[in-house]
Amino acid sequence: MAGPAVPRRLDLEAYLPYRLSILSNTVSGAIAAIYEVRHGLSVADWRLMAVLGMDPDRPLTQTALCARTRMDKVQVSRAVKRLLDFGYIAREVDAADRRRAHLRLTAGGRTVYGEVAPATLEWERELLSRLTPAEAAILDTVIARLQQVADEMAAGS
Amino acid sequence: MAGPAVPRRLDLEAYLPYRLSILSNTVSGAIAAIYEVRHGLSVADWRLMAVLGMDPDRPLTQTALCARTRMDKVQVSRAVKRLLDFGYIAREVDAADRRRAHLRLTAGGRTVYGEVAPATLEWERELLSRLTPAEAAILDTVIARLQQVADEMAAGS
DNA sequence: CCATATTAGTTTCATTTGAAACTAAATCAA
DNA sequence: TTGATTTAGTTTCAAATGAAACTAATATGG
Repeated sequence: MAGPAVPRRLDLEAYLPYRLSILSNTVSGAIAAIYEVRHGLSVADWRLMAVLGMDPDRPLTQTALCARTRMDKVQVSRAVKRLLDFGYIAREVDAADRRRAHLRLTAGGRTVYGEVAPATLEWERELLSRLTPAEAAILDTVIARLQQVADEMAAGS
Repeated sequence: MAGPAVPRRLDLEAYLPYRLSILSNTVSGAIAAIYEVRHGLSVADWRLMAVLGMDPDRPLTQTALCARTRMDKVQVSRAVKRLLDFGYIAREVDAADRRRAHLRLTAGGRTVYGEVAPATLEWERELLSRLTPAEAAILDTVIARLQQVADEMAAGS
């Protein structure tokens, strides 16, 4: 079987990068509504909480959060400030290296995490459940593969 | 066959909305480099040119451009202003309804379009060519389906 | 007609963003 | 040591953004 036809003309509706962008925005927007409205969290705020909540006993530095979320250090710095103000995270300066600080969810932060994380997972589950099994099965592979190839090409390979 | 396992814990690396966001940003960034560096165009600028270039003999109003690009009217207004300054588009006020203006690529705009559009299509072609035929064949279907489902869910169905 | 509502597009203004400069602490090299 | 470099994170400042107010033109209802 031949793959999808490779277009000669640029038709935005059929153009993969454009479609990915629309899809990503639709999905992110729907999920952001869950935590923005109910808890006043921005996308950046929630990303930090999601990472910190994954393993609540392992505090992370801002640099580690940058790596895990692919956010830059300015975004992370600002989100940390907001989350500290909300009282959702706590900061403890590293004794051995006083430039660093370890961040963890507070009890209040864990409560919010415990409300938001299941709701976002449920949204994802619902989305995937509406694909056919064949579609759902290949989705994971194709996204991983596209990301790998896009990374290579972006790096200039 | 069972679909991919539905996770119980929120692992950002495995979470579909997050992966879509990273992938979309990687792809858009790589392609934006083509027209940003070489022609000084923003993503918004290029989107308008892409739509106007699809059918160069059919001029469009800003409202039509909003619909076609999913950009809002403020973004479009600003991109139009930049493209007029660059001389890449021309504006002709509608004789029957003087609120409207019809926008089309100028000769200069068509030249730029003629350089950028093939480069972006080539990038897409190269990306798709690195998928297996089976992956490429199903990609189109799955993205369309996800978009459809996400739209339904975002609308609250 | 004339008053009101709608539509096309722009401007304003407050907020968000990001790059670059900056501070403070730790490390490295001579 | 100590002077230069690197690293962690913050601040600054200019540009991008977006919601809401606005202008100008057309459409509509009585």
